Amino acid sequence: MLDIKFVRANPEKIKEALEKRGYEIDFDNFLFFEKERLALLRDIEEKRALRNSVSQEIANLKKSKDSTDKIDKLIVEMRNLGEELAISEKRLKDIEEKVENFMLFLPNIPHQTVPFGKDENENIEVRRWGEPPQFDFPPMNHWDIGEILGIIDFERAGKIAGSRFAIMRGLGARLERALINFMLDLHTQKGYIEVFPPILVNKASMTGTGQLPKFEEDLFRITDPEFYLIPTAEVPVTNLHREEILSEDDLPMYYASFTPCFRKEAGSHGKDVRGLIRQHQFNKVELVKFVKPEDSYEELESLTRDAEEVLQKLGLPYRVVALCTGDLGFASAKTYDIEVWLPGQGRFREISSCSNFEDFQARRANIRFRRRDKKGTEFVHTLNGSGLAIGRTLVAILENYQQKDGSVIVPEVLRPYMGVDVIK
RNA sequence: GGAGAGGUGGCCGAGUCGGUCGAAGGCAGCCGCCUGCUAAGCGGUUGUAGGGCCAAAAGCUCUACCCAGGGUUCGAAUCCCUGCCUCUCCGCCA
Repeated sequence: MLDIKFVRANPEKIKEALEKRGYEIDFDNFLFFEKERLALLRDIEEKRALRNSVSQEIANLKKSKDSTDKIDKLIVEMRNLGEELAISEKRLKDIEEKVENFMLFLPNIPHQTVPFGKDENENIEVRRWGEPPQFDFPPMNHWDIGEILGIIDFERAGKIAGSRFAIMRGLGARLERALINFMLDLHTQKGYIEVFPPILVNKASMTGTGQLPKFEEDLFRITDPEFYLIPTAEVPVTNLHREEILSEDDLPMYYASFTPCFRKEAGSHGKDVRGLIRQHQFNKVELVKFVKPEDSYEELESLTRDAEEVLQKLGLPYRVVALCTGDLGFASAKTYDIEVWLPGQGRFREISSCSNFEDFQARRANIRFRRRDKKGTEFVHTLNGSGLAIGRTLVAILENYQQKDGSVIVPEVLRPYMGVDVIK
């Protein structure tokens, strides 16, 4: 959420900034209601102040016991005032709801360093690492490799759950587990605290990180009782400190969290229908940071490097792209995507997304901190990035390390976790 | 799932015949005094958010907040209803 004081003072600036993201937002209604809200608030507070003082007077009069006429008169007056107040309060509540709702649907403002662009085609490549492997045979897709090796079963997954599900089997399942352990070990060695949170969360948590109210259709929801399945560990982990005031000494805080993730993929019919790339359920190790505002862009760089390191250790070629304004996520001020090379597709595919949300999520989730020598509170900055998506990493390994005979070499760093050198 | 108890400020804890309670007291913290050092002692101080005054800061002032949301009342931490959470016992279960 943006700062409402800033929005009402600078609607033109916000409008302009959000146009860069492709949002056309009309502020007139908002400004109108916001003005009324403040006027109404003033009026209500005045009436409440009056009621408070008269009620006090009534209490004092009652003690003296004789001026019952005056008491009755005051009570009648206050009864009437109370009725007026109730009408105004109802009106205020309606307006507050409108204003709040408007604010919840406003996306974050892109950072000055975010390249301008319309869609993902205008993202800027920042750097590349590694060389795509050369094959003296036509490289296969991971779903063919997986099927031949008997380590991924899409067909039975379709039977027991439906499309966009997969079953990992034998060394495939072990590879999944090896990747989880490898990534968690790597990140926790660097100071990230491992957390394993609930993967069913409430509405407030989803609102805190920005999935709700705008992206309800992307989420799996259960009723009775009401919960949402997390689309990423970002949600529970960022909400760890919702409604908290941290001390400056606690910052920065780094978390690493492995969780399953669930997404409806409602808008992507026909996209990546085969293979592991786009699943309703997938595993991911997520990195989440809580930092002081002045450090957050430096922290975004180091967060991205920490995610890249996973690929480097696995020997998987990748590139880093800076998302342009038109491709930026709703809550993000700046995002780097890391794209891994997939020989089966002959292209780079997203495997991590590292974002600085500045105070956008902190304001929604009310996550603040207090500086040692200053009074008052400030919002923290939150960041997160995949480190990495497990399923897509597994895909990249199968495709990059495939051999002519159909076997797959296990990257060096995974061998202690796998117990074998080759999957065949 | 059944029965019961409870949710108060950073922490502990008082406060139910509704009023002077943003909330006693203690602890912790901060500032000062005192003290050979430490401890003890003494005085003061310490929540969050929003509005108004102010060019702004400081400051002053008002409003709201005693789990959340409704209700009763001139007035609610205190009474009523609903929800959430915690604890105890029984049952069930990985």
